[in-house]
Amino acid sequence: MTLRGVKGTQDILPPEVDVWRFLEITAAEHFEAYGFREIRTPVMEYTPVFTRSIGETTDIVEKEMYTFLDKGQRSVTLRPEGTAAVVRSYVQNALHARSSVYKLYYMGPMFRYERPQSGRYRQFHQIGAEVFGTADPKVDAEILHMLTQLLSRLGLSELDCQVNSIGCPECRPAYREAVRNFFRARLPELCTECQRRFDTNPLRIMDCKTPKCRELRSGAPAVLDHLDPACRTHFEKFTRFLEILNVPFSLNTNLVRGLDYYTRTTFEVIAEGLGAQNAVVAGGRYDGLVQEFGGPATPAMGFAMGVERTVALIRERFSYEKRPRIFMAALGQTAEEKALELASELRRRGVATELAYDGGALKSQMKRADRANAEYVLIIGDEELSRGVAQLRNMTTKEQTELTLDRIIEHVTSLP
RNA sequence: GUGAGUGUAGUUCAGCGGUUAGAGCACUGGAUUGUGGAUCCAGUUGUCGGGGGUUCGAAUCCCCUCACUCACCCCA
Repeated sequence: MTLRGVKGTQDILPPEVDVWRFLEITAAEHFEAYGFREIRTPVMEYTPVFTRSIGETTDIVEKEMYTFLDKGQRSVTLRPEGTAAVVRSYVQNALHARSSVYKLYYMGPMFRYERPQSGRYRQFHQIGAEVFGTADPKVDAEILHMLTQLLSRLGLSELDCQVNSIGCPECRPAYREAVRNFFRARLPELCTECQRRFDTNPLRIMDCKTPKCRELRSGAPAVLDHLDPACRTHFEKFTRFLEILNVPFSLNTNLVRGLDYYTRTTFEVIAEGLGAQNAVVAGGRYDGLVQEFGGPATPAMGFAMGVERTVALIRERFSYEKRPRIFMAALGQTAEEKALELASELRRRGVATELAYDGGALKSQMKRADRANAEYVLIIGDEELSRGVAQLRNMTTKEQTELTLDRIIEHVTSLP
């Protein structure tokens, strides 16, 4: 094999592609019932769209972007996530002028230059939604409601939905410092990763999985205690609305998001059995991003769902049987021509019809019909043709009936 | 970027220094001259990932390289 797909990309083959389509259609219908409209943005953007929004020092920007120069020497990047591009479009097209609250959803491929592993690919797919123009915590709760409803429609009602608030640019720095001060004395005992995080992202220490770091953080300052009054009220209302809406959730005060633009509400939906990459959906509020992009001060909130990870969860309980209704078996040139003609007429009427290409012995055609899992086989041979008839064989019951050629279409289209 | 594991037929894998590299599944044909699934019989399929080395002899041992997989960092 000399030609291969690009590392970290994959082909979505039948029948798995049916699961994808099911997920995409279900999500789209569901979101539209909540008043969201689809937006399609390009898969590439000028690099600053991402560097300025996601954060210069995040891993995504520092080492995971597919960035290259186009022929005009402009730096272009394949989108590593959806929100930044949607915000860019929102500002560029002045969508805030259309309606004070604007709801959008999107789906499509994203690209990150990482080492692939289970549940992580260089080209991966997300389905996401964003609400612009309101800081009302009802929206935060409603988005989670929409999401958990979608998941249960997909048969995934048992997933763990974790929520948290990480404050805003006013109160977060103080919390950051409090965390730093707490760990400063314990710095030598932390794992080497967390020693590095102490400088780059101290809040991450709260989320470290190594047992020693877990132990060390008992008694560490809690985010929720450091929220300013406005953020605190927002969070309290948010969780209250979740309860009213009956959205099952758990509080994870250690939940930190990796992207710089998040404010206040953050959440993540975790699944078991996916390997190390177990976040199926993640999102949060980003009240400052639109303004950073040069738009009017516009609070916003959204999430992204990992399609590959979701498909992995629903594919085994998903059986989408595709089978031809009719398989045409023909013997001899005249019969083959008749079969071709009949097949085209049946297909025009919406009957899934398969032809036995390459002819061969009837036995071999029957075998192919069986492998194609056809419901019926229509057998046309010289003997039948001369009498103006064909044999219709029910592959399940083995019942075989003789039909006159002029009645075939009528008969077949009226089969139960 | 770091670490570990695995690369043998279309596919799943066996063989782990000694003739000409094997099995199941799949595929093709036959038993059944025009009737599928089960059974039986026969047949096709390989740069043993690539390159170099050790050896009388390498799929097997060593080195390099590439690919895949999983994990870390991080994240959907």
